[in-house]
Amino acid sequence: MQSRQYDYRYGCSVEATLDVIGGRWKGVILFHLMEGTKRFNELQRLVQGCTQRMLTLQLRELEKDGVVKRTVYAEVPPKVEYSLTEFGRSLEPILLMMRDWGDRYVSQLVEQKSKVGVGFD
Amino acid sequence: MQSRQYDYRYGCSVEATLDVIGGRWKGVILFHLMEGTKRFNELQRLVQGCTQRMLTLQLRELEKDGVVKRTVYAEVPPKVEYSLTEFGRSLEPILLMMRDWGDRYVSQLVEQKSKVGVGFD
DNA sequence: CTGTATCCCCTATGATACTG
DNA sequence: CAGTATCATAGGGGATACAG
Repeated sequence: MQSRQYDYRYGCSVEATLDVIGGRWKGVILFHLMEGTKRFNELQRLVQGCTQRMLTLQLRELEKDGVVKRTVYAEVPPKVEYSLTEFGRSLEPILLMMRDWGDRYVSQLVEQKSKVGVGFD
Repeated sequence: MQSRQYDYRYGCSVEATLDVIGGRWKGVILFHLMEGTKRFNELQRLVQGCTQRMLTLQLRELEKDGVVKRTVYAEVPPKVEYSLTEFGRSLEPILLMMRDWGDRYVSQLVEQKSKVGVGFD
C-alpha cells in the first residue's frame, strides 16, 4: 500500500490512514517504535520475517509520510536511529486499539478451530 | 492484503488487524457499513473508485474474516444486504479514530503544499 | 440486481549478493 | 552497521464481458 500522490482526493479519510499504516510491515514497525527510538538492526530483530530491503523501504515511506524520523550519526560504523515524529505519536491510540482487537481476533480463530462448524453472527 | 492462514503465528497482533482491515477498499467499506445495512449497489455508489469485482472480492474476505454478514433474499431481482457482524462492530472505535487521523493527515498534506520546504519533525 | 469469468498488468514483496 | 543493487515472482487489482 504505497501512499498515493499528495493531491489525491481520498473518498474517505479512513483510506488516507490506511495508506500510511497499511503496508505489509508498517503497523508492526510503528508499534515497536512506540516503545522508543530504535536502531535499524534492532528493528530488524523485532520485525520478524521482514527482510532488510523491505525494512528499508517501509521506513522510507513512513518517513516520507511524516510519521517516522530518521537520524543519522556521523560515525563509523554507521549508526541510524528511527523514532516516531510527534505526528507519528498521534497514531499510538490507534495502534494500541489495533493490537487489542488483533488479540481478540486471533483468539477467535483459535476458538473457531476447536469448535468446527460454529460460524460468526 | 489477503488474510493469511488461520494457523499463521502473527509476530504482533497489529499485523492480524491489518490483515483484516488493510485491504485496498476494506476500510472504506467497513466505514460505510457502520452507518447501517447496505445493499450491494449502495456500497458500489459509496465506495468511489472500487470496481464491481473488487467490491465482491473484498466483501467476501470481510465475510470470511467474520466482520461482515451477507444476507441473501430469495427475490427476483436479487437482493443482497451487507452489515457488520457484532464482532465487526467492535472495529467501530478503530475506524472512527482512523477517520479522524486521516482528516488530520490530509490537512497536513494541504498545509505542506502551501509552505514548501517545511518538513516534519 | 448481484454477481462470475477472463485476460492482463503492474507493483509490492521476496531472495540474494554486494558496499561505504 | 546500514543500507543498495538486481533479479524474480505472486497476486492484488483493473477492464471488460457475460450470466442467473
